[in-house]
Amino acid sequence: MTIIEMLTSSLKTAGMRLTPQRIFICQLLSETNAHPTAIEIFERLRVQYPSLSLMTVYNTLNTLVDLGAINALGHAGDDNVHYDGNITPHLNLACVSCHKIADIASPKMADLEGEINAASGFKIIGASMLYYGLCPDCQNLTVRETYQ
Amino acid sequence: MTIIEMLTSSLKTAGMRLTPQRIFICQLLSETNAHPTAIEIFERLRVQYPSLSLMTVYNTLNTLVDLGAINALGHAGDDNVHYDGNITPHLNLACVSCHKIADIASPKMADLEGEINAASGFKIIGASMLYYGLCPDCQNLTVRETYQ
DNA sequence: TTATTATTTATAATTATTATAAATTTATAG
DNA sequence: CTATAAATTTATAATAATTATAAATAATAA
Repeated sequence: MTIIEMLTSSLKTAGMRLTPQRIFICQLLSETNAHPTAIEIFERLRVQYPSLSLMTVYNTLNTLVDLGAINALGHAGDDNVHYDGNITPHLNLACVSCHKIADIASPKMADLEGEINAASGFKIIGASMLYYGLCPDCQNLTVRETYQ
Repeated sequence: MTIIEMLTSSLKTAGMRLTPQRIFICQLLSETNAHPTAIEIFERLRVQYPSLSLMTVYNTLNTLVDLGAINALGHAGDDNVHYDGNITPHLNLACVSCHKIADIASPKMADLEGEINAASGFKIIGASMLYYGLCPDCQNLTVRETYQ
């Protein structure tokens, strides 16, 4: 099952209608790995769909988060909530300087989830794993700026 | 070194003054494991320190986050940023029903951090590891509510 | 078709956070 | 010990993300 199928089917399963707006939003979430904010999603989609309202974007994102189909990552140093359409076990790496977020796959995380379940009694719905630091590019910038 | 010593010394090292307000905030962060929001910190401290302003709380928290001395966790299902005075490798478990956040120690996380460093080239400053799901209490509630 | 329901949209309201500048406190120099 | 300078806190206003509400629209069902 592809990511977009997973997103749309989770909406359908929850008894919601597959409107064009919702499909566009799911599509964008499934295609990007840029971890956009609600407003970024709105700005990008309004080009193809000018009548789209920001409220619909928020509603759809909130619904998908509640259903556990996407993740709401925390602030990446820029005070905005970033959304991640990829809920397979992976780690997010946010750069505190340029605010980009990169992914790395982590097979170890699946192990972690089982352990947590056993240790805490929590029924895990999802995870938002955000490491933050300086990406390679910004480390170079900082060094240059500091020592030149 | 205790947590409060770590917090206050990181402020001092950064060249900042240890004002009573900042000490109170560090103290609260070091004593609680409830992952409070900025406003919760403000509400609790203004009882002992009525002239305290919310602005000072935000300034101090932002500074501590920038210094990497505390973590700003993402939203725990309630659209508020929660702060964590404990930056040792551990996992945060947020309940999407009652919004409490529990900790579990995880020795495996230290391994993870080394791996990430090697794989990505990121210089890791900190991590915000937030699993979310239903805590044991809320699982029971849900079952009871559904089937009674 | 007609009635009903869900959804979207537009608008206004809310609220967390930040910006700014005056007032206060703290450190420092004389 | 005072006077000056710098940092910090506070109060106030501004910003901006998010939510609430209700009218307009679209989709479903009888």
